Amino acid sequence: MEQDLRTFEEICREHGLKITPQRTAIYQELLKSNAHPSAIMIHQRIKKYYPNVSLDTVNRTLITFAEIGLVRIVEGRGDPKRFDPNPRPHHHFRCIRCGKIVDFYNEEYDALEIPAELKEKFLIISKRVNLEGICDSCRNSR
Amino acid sequence: MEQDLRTFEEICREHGLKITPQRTAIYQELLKSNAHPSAIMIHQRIKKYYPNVSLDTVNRTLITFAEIGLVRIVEGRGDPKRFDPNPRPHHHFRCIRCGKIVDFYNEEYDALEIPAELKEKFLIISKRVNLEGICDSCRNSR
DNA sequence: ATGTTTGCAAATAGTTTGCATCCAG
DNA sequence: CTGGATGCAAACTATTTGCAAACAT
Repeated sequence: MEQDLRTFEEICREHGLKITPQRTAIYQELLKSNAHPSAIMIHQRIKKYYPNVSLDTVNRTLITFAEIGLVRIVEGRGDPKRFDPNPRPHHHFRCIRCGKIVDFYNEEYDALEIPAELKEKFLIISKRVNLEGICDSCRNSR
Repeated sequence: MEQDLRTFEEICREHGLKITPQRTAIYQELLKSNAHPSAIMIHQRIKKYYPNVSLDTVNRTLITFAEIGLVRIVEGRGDPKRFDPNPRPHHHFRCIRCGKIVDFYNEEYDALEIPAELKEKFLIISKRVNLEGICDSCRNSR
């Protein structure tokens, strides 16, 4: 944890970000939780001991953290829901710049085994490999 | 396409859903697009030839389709953003009932190769296996 | 000192809900 | 006929933006 915080300050400095009490608190709270919290959850926890941080700051800070690679956005992203009618087993590539999602097929991926400890604990309904990166048109246009 | 539409009607009937022009149009539009459209995109396309369908109907219909397994929600889900500070390579299990996301580690998954045709076309930045299903506590509580 | 960061308030975007009307079965 | 489906409007939730004040460097 100490280790993590030192690294945190280094990474901020590398990216020219100031170390503010809010940023430190938000990052610490994120490390403490293993539940992949949302901005609102983080905000509620911080308010208890630091009552005047605003939700906007939490939102902005988390997005800044994501931009410098300190954290990752894992679920939802506030963007609208998107729907996939393709019933064949398939996998996704998603462009982080334009949001495009491309289906692809791969037998090796389809054949992946579910780890035994997960199969015992959870009822697994679907399995999918998600790749992220920059798509061809975004690469060419900038 | 004809085939798909017949199957569509069968699946609706199996689940006791009425076949309405709106539902048919929404499903057809979804099949036509390979871009994993959002409710708003579908609504805009349908409006051109069927001006009085409401966005709410599109939203409700798509969610109904997802509930009966006809389509899948692939990105965002309108839920708040969630953040992951874990820098180690890892994978996710997500409970479709309570939304909990659990990290897990797996060397076989980490070692997966990116298919050559994708590596050529796109710049791949991250790779992750996403499992979905019902978690232990949700399984026990209902 | 100064330019970034913050907090507040207002605006925006997506989704959901209540309810009266409509229509598929 | 009748209950499920739809359209409209309003409510709600999450996020973003503009701006002045505060603060880290």
